[in-house]
Amino acid sequence: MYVSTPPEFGQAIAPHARSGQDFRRAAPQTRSLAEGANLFHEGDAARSLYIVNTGILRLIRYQENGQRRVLGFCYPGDTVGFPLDGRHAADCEAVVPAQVTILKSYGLQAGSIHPRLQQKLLEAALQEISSMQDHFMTLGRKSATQKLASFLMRCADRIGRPLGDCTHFDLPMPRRDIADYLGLTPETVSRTFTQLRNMKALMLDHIYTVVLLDRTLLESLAEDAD
Amino acid sequence: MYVSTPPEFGQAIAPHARSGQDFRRAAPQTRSLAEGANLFHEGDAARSLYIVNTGILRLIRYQENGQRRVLGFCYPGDTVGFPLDGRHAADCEAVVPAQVTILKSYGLQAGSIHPRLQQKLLEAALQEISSMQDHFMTLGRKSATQKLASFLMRCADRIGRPLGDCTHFDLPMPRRDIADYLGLTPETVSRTFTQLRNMKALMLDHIYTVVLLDRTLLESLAEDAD
DNA sequence: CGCGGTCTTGAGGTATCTCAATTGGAGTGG
DNA sequence: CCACTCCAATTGAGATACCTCAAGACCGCG
Repeated sequence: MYVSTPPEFGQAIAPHARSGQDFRRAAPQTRSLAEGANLFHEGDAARSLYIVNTGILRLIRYQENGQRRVLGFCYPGDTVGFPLDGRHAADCEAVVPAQVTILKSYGLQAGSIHPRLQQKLLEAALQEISSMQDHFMTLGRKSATQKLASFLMRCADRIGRPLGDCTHFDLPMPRRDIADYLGLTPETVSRTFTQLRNMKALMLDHIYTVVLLDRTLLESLAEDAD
Repeated sequence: MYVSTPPEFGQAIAPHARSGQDFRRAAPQTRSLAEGANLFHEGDAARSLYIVNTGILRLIRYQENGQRRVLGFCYPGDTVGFPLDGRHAADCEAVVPAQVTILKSYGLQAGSIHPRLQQKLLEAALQEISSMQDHFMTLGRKSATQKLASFLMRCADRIGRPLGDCTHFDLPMPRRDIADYLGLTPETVSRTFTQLRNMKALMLDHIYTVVLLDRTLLESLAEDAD
């Protein structure tokens, strides 16, 4: 149960331990990532958590046979890097240039971090669990149309911005990412986009910008069994 | 899900606990559930967390169109009831008669709970996240055989017990539960069981007991792309 | 022994995958 | 500014795995 304290441990928590100040006071460390750059790899020792400031990240895991899974996309405000047994359980890459705030969290396992920070982590973890549960609903027995419609609705709720009567948002990840996220092939994703376009549910601008034209239609597509 | 909070939960934190504040001292409240009984509903205010002592629980969510999803099965040692915004995000039912320990966690959101408990919750939540990520790997683009084989391997690792050279375990949930968990139909689950039986990967005893005969074969089935 | 439910098995339809060709857009160099 | 290249997205055609619907088998139980 006890984890031997690594040498860096003391330094890492020193600011909090000594001053007893709110961890947010500590000068925040940040890191910038170019498109496609890697924040951490699966199996890396997890010494930090990260909060996305700008850009979009993706969490990826590979199967033994090389198949790729996108576990999720991380938008500004999201927390990434939750460890399991002190290690990262997935790769994390920048979909577009991104910047993250680094939260040193040495000793997460040992329970010696600042309670306030711990509280934040717990809340973020609970949020993450809930969000993953939502995703389960999307992944299970659903048609490609339902999956993509659900995904787009969630995007709209999360990052959508008004454009006249409509909502629009960027979807800067390649089709393969969306496919690997929804459990489909890129071809099927593409076909489904075309289908949604044909039924006037949405418009595509430069393929990476989505304009939702008929939210009601999309909603019914996301829910209906056929 | 396969969250491995140890059953000796209270003891685990004992070394750190200093005073009579130790929540373990409070007579642990438990609750017994008959088969099919409900522990909590989606949307209920989440005033407690639960640790499974005996039996098996299932977490369930329904879609707007009535489709059912099994988000996970909870075995002894697992923690259930993680709230989102103070509410439960899924229904929880007993697959077989079960008993749970109730952890009063009022004020989880407010951070007013015992730090050690909070630490434990965080660890349990991290386990949960990791376990859900594993499940994502199973749900995505995989054949029915791969899904069921993966599921059975995870069951074997978690609850399997030796039987001669083999491993066996109970799988007391109806086929529909497994289907709703893996994103398949009960018919396909049944057919896939038959298939695995025919290729001598496993035996079924009373349909609710599984005997793994050829672990290697199952492993390759779980991983291979075809 | 008959009833009700679940599990299994069967036959056919269909949505998605696979493989392959075409289009389209961004970046480069003439 | 235009051609060229390269890679991703789209579209097409055929194969197939899974779903749907339906019938039959297998319990557990009154």
